[in-house]
Amino acid sequence: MDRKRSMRLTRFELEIMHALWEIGTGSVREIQERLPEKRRPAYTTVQTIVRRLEDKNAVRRLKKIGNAFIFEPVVTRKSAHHGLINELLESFGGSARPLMAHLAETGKLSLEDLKELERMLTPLSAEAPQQPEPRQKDHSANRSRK
Amino acid sequence: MDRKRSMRLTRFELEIMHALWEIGTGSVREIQERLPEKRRPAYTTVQTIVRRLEDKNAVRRLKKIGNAFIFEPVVTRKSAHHGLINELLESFGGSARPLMAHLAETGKLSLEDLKELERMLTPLSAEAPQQPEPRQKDHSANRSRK
DNA sequence: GACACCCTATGACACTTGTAGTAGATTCAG
DNA sequence: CTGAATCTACTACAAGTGTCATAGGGTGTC
Repeated sequence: MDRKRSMRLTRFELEIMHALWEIGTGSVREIQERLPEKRRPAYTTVQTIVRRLEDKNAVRRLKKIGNAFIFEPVVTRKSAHHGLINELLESFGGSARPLMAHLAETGKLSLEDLKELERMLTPLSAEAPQQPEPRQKDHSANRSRK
Repeated sequence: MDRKRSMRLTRFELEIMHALWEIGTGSVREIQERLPEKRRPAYTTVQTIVRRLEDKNAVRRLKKIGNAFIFEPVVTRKSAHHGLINELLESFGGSARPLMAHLAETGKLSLEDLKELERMLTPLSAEAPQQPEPRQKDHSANRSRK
């Protein structure tokens, strides 16, 4: 069993993962180019982080094109996010309330959002066969399988 | 000027802060004793972290009792939490939705909570605006005619 | 086949974090 | 006053992180 248990990704590793999640699969070069221009680290810096992500089993080599490896994420964006959120919640003593309060205060949360969530939370209560929840946008666009 | 700007507290520093927030003010010894028994670090370890927190201006020496310093938090629990949340949101591309969805999915969020939030978010739509609403840029330029 | 390129594998280094030991100052019980 | 108990100041150090530089191998172009 792979002890993926509570894999901890650093800030920068997470940035790399985000880039990779966005492009689906890609080489170090492609990942680097996806990073914001301002403060874009050197190629080898990205390479190092990718290697460390490999060590952590967060990404893996999918294949080789030319002399470059193509990587693909092993951990999903979702699971990574869940890990982060749970960590955050721990800091809050496990309660989501302060978190929510913050979001509400800073305007990150709209009434619209709340309505939406309520809908998510209430299915088991009544009779209404709620329609299939418009599947949220699929970022992974098309992975150019060239 | 204190460049408190985006002060970054590590996991352990945060734990120490939590202990201090709980007791209000206290000595290193008191802080240490507030930490969960299992995995309670050595006295000097706590001391070191407190010192680093001093360096970061997250706590300060309030006074001395006997030969021990009494510390008090400088950053509030609230502001620390806000910092963490904003960091998390950044990872999410700034949107609170995935975060909320996760909370809802994992049952960390109840309908009760949502109702409460809705109440917070529903602004002064009603009649009695007696809610002090902690500083929020108030566009209504009149009043203060005192 | 010779070169210019791009990629990978390694090595490095400074800083941060978690963890704690020691030495010397202070304080309190007799 | 003396000695024991505490504290604080300093030092140490290994692991984790952010950041690269270098050396050497594979590839494509004339």
